[in-house]
Amino acid sequence: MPREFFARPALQVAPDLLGKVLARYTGGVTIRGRIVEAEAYTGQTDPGSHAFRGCTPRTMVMFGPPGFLYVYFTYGMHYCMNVVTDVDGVAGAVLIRALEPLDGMDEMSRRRGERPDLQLCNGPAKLCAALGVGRQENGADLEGSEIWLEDDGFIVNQVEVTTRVGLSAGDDLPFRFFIAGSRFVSGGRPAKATITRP
DNA sequence: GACCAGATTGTCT
DNA sequence: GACAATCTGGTCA
Repeated sequence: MPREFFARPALQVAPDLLGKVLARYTGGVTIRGRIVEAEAYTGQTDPGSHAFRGCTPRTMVMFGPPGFLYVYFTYGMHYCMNVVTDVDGVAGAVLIRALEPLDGMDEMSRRRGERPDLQLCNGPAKLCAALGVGRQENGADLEGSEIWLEDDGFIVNQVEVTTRVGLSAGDDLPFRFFIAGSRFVSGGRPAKATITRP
């Protein structure tokens, strides 16, 4: 995926990311999963974004150029990964919330513990654990690193839009996107009603 | 299936 | 010192 793809507002990138393939080379194996769920965080104007209160050491990556990874640690034990969007200086990001496993399920199971494919990557912290993504990957470039995105031509028929999951502010904004009918989406429920669009 | 408590530490006030 | 873009395992239907 070219860097220009990410050099757009998070609200445009998030739905476009659905159906794309996230790949990760680790432990001598390439792991792949199709993105089935994502949330947009629009930066300094978004009360739900870590970047809302400005640029800090933690949020610095989001203010940088697009096509990089923002990985944060939360609840004392979980990592979640975002793709940085928008141009340099604007703090947009898209949280990858769920994957449909395609390759390397053995490796995922080894990291996550034995469980059905449906439950390997159906949550932001789960997929980071499955791919072995942690603090070290914060700031990684999606171009020329061991994590990258592929477009295999998969066509997404219908996207559903809802409010975001787990927020205490900005939970009224319809910024969560997922592939309609996918059984691999996370169990987390949105704050309010769902909105569907063709 | 729905609801709830507990884990555990980095980050910012 | 409060709280977090979460997950898991428990209880009660």
